[in-house]
Amino acid sequence: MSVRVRYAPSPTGSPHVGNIRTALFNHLFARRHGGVHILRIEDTDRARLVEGCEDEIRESLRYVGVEWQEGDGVGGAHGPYRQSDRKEAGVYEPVWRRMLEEGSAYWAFDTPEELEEMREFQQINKKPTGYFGGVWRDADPAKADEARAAGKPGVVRLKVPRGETIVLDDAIRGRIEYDSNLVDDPVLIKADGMPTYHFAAMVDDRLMGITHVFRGEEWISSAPKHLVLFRSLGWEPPVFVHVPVIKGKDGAKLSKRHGDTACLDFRRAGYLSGALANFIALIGWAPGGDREVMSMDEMAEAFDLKGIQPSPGVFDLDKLNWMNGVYLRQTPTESLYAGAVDYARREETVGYWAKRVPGPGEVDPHVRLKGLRMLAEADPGYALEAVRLEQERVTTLADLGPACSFFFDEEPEFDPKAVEKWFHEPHVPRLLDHLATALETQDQTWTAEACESLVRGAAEALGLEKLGPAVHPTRVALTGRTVGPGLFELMAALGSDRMLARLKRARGKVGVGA
RNA sequence: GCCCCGGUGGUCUAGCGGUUAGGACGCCUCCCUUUCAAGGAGGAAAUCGCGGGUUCGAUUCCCGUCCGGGGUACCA
Repeated sequence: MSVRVRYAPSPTGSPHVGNIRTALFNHLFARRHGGVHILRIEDTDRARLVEGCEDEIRESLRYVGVEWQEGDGVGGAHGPYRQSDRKEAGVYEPVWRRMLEEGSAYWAFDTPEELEEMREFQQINKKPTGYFGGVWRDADPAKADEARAAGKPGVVRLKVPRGETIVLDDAIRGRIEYDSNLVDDPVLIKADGMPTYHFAAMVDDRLMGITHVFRGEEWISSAPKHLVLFRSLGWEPPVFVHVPVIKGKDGAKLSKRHGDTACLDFRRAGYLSGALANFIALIGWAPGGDREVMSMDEMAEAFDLKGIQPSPGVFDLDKLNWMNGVYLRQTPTESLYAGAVDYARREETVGYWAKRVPGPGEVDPHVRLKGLRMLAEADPGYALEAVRLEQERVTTLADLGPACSFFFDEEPEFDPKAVEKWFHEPHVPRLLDHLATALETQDQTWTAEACESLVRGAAEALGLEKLGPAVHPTRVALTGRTVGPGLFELMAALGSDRMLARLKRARGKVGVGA
């Protein structure tokens, strides 16, 4: 039997990385077994619907490279793939009607107030809370008919058998037993006629031929309800794979207060698709051995349920940063440049940084955006060189902005500390003059090699024992800072005109001749 | 309260009865070097939550316990 899995988000917000990791697992598992991955939208809760977030779901999936061969947006033989549409198409009604007839489900007409009262009573008496029958579970069918005829709002509930042990064979945790006396009768069909998750998801999984259900571990406690439902209908349940949750640094489940958690936030922050996918796959899954940096192909080949962790994992941003750096350095410079330009031009990028509150020691978001904008607008040949030189020094696409800005800003700001440190040396005016004169008088292509001999020659002419005193002030004069790419490469990229202009500007800063 | 799941350095993890408990991130030191990165070499960091068993031998198996998390909805 070939593998069919599904990612079934409910459109109540932009999916966060934990959700998307579940989608990734689905994708990896389907690929590993040559199966089909389906995208199904579970929008049965009309109250929590968030407009437009179905797009964000698809965008998030595309961003991390999760593919689906069937379902929302692509169609397939088991459609429709949105539960509200399925409800309209009448796929659920025959199923629950049949359950009603067979006695595995029943109508209940308790009011919300009555249910609330019941729960309070259970709490006070230290009984398990939940609906274990009330007056309706075993009521005379005529009584239910009567209530319906009277137009009372009612729900359909699953009749969970009592006095049994329900056994779940979880794919990563093994056997889990439940006492059916502690499993309450879940609502299958709400008073508004919409099915609940407990009903719709199971029916759809069955109808769509799903073989393995990947879902968060928060579902473990309702699994017995699902098992009972399948059994009531005479259906073979799928294999349940309850994956661990992803937590924030403080140990609590990942949420807004941990900073960026929506999958798309990471795209906005400049993380590379492959790096994020690789990183989140490794929270809760390990291929065994020491493997870490892996392409999607490699992960798909290695993916195995045995490697999934039963315990929750913490999202470690430091490690993501490291991995992003690895991917970024691996990217061919041409692609990286193209990616950076695309990134810089995205509206979401601007929106993201504009709203950003910088942490301590973090580059001012507006400076970052300015650098990004300059990079995108600069001459491609020149910008490519800038990216080439900064590629191994940055961790995200966003970092490329501030890192490269001195290439494009013809009057880069002087870092006060850099000036303090290097512009007060007595030899500096002569050094800058020497370089400027050479650039003005020698008509040649200033390759990195040529620049190196220029600087070395200057150091020698000034009687400097070491290269540092020549290199550092020159760097400050040219870039305004103390850090950056190798000086000679940087000079070659800048070209003589820029160098000359900057040398002169810096000359003014260090005072009049020596 | 009741039910369920989990527990290897700070973090992600390897391990699947016998290992000096391995790797990665982060941290520290050194090397490289014109700076910063990157890279290379080292280092600190885990009584495998704790207590009992089983066993010649337990991180690995069993029980208890503590701590953390989840569920306890006409939300998913």
